[in-house]
Amino acid sequence: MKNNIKDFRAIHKYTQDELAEKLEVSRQTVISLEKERYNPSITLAFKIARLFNCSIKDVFIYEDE
Amino acid sequence: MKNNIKDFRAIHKYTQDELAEKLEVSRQTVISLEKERYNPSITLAFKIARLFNCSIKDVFIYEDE
DNA sequence: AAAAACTGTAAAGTATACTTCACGTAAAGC
DNA sequence: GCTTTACGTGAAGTATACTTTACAGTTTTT
Repeated sequence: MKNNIKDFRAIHKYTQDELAEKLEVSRQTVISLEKERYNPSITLAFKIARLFNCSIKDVFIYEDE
Repeated sequence: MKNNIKDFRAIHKYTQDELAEKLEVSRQTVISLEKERYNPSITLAFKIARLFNCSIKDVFIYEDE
């Protein structure tokens, strides 16, 4: 699963710390998501999409497993 | 997080077993999702939306945590 | 040049998604 | 009746999302 979190973060000019705070997760989680070390829960995915004012599909690209 | 999995399953006339098979998860997982005992991973959410030919938002209703 | 701000890694721990197995119940068909 | 089918529960185990802490490199600011 690919994602554009880093790009969206850049557009909104957030630091990893700020983004983590807004999403109510740790900075480590933001780093790991950006580095695509793991996929978010659907709850976090919803939060991210809401924060960036777009749909989950805009942030996360699912291409068959 | 609420979801309409049971309704979508009824529309498509799948048994829990069949749905589990199509989603490549266990029947327990289907039961637990329908009973809203836990939320799916984003990967599974994508699979579900794809199977039911709709968007994640159509199946999962996120209302602030 | 030194300090502060930002990004990154690594490791150990906790929470939760998901599996497997075993069992119970109720409805439908033979 | 009994068998099969579909739905449900409970518990123990595994995988992975997420946290916390500590430390390091690089860039920006003073």
